[in-house]
Amino acid sequence: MPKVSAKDTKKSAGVQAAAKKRAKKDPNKPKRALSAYMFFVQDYRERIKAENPDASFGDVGKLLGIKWKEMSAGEKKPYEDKAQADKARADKENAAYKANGKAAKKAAPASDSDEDDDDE
DNA sequence: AGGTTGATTGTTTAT
DNA sequence: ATAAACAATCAACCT
Repeated sequence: MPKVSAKDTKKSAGVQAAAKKRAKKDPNKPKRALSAYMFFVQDYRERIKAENPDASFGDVGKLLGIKWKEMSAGEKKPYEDKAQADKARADKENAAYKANGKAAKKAAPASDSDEDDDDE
């Protein structure tokens, strides 16, 4: 388990909270895979709204997290499964990313490939 | 090689 | 369209 630096390399480690909307460094990342939470929300968002029709953005968000924590491993299982499924899908994108976007910046061999790309 | 850190994912509603 | 909280994750980068 990646424990927080015993010394103090940096402070807050692991808890970025709402640390998004950040500038990406890599040219074109295949957008990693979604987390089990993402799938959980996609299915629960409507339920949360159903039980909290007047819940605001922050309220619903918090409720989602609380519910998620209350979820049993069995309940999260299907969500984790989807997360893994997306992971597999992301893996494919990742392969393409490394194949044509990482270092190689040459035109991909478009002739006898089974893959089909129309743009570019 | 191991650990840390940042970037990313999707949703909500309101401005 | 974006803002932040919610939890996960993981790939890259540094020591």
